Amino acid sequence: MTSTPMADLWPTLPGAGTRPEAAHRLLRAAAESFAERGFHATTTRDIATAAGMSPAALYIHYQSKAALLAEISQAGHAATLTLVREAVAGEGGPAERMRRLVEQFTAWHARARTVGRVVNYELHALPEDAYAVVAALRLDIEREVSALIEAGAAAGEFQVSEVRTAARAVTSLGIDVSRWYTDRSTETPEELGRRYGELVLRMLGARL
Amino acid sequence: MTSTPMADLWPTLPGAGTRPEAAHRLLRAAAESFAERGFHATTTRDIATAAGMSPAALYIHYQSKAALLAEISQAGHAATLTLVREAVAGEGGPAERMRRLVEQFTAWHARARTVGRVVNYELHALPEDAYAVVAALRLDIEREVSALIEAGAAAGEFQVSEVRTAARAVTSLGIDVSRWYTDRSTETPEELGRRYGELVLRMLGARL
DNA sequence: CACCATGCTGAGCAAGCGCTTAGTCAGCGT
DNA sequence: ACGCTGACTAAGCGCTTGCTCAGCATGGTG
Repeated sequence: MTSTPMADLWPTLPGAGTRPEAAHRLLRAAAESFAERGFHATTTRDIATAAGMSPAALYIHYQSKAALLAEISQAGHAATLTLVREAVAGEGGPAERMRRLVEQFTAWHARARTVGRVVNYELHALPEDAYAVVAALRLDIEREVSALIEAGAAAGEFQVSEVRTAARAVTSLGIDVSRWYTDRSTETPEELGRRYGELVLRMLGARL
Repeated sequence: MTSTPMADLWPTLPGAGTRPEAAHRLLRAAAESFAERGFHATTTRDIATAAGMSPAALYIHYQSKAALLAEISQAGHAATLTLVREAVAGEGGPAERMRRLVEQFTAWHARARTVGRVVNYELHALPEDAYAVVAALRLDIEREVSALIEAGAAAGEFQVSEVRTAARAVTSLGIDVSRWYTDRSTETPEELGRRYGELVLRMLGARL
């Protein structure tokens, strides 16, 4: 095999190819382990061994274990926000955009479930300054989704009584995919995205 | 104040009143801490101190830190399954039952978000035997939801193309509430439940 | 009164943690 | 040949962890 199945779990993140290969190996090993066992249950020895180095080598590339988490979380959030913005800024009316947003958002959380878990379920382990950055990105994501629902409601394409609640439901569905989706899931990320897109449009009262 | 706000976070679990008061205090302290920081970031000293005892006292009531987690997780899952079964076995057609199920399921995950987080996000920290018990309960919950959707589809009340995917979406929405709901949320658990009930019925293609 | 079970504490142990240090070594410009 | 650099390791430091244990106060029972 030319590439392990694990390689697919790590999404194309901004600047992924620009850093030294050893640092990138550490990032991937850390993401795998954080996703599977959680940040606090992962030891620096786990990460270093999985990356094929001694524990001390980790500190040449990263200041601390928490710095690895911060890097993964910030890159993952940035990638998600970009994905959302591209869907919202695309062609078509609100319903068409929303369908594309949910398809992409859902498929990303299935495909990159490893990073997705770290992004969504290890927030509490982030150092305060990294958390501030990430919280801002999360707010931006929520705002993009809310704005799109509002636009759809204004255009008469959606019927929603509470925009914030509807937005929560939409993002919730996608985020939770990274919790339950596994290798053994029979649906491909793209299939799941299409089905969730359908469900969300109905949920928002769009005429199909 | 006669009762702290924390008291409301701990739901009425089976056998809650039957155990010694000190053990119950430990359970609550553990649930709070596991929910906020995660199992591995919580120390036995944290739990004991929050329960007003020395670390050694913990081991009079529980065999280990993991035994506390197992107890919380099993009780939480059992309570959820009971809630689901009661909604499914209630009066009315599939749509009416589904509405009740989502209302209760959602409200529980908002009200008991502390236990809900432990139940849904600390599964990986469970000892193997406790995990087996809990996994069986989770399967039962999923089956109840799937069966109800199937009944609704057969009765012509729902239009769903993939029952499993629809069931996933329904439970996902409820589970994820325990991740994002906080004290500062403006909606009450009951309000949220009603709104989510509405959204889910539309998602399932029910004529309203 | 003695007796002992119960619920608890203070002190502390072995193991494992994040991280540091001193030193090795291949590669490279001069 | 030389000194320098950047990536790496073996060893281990200081500290925290989950958990244990000897002993103490309390209160019901003979």
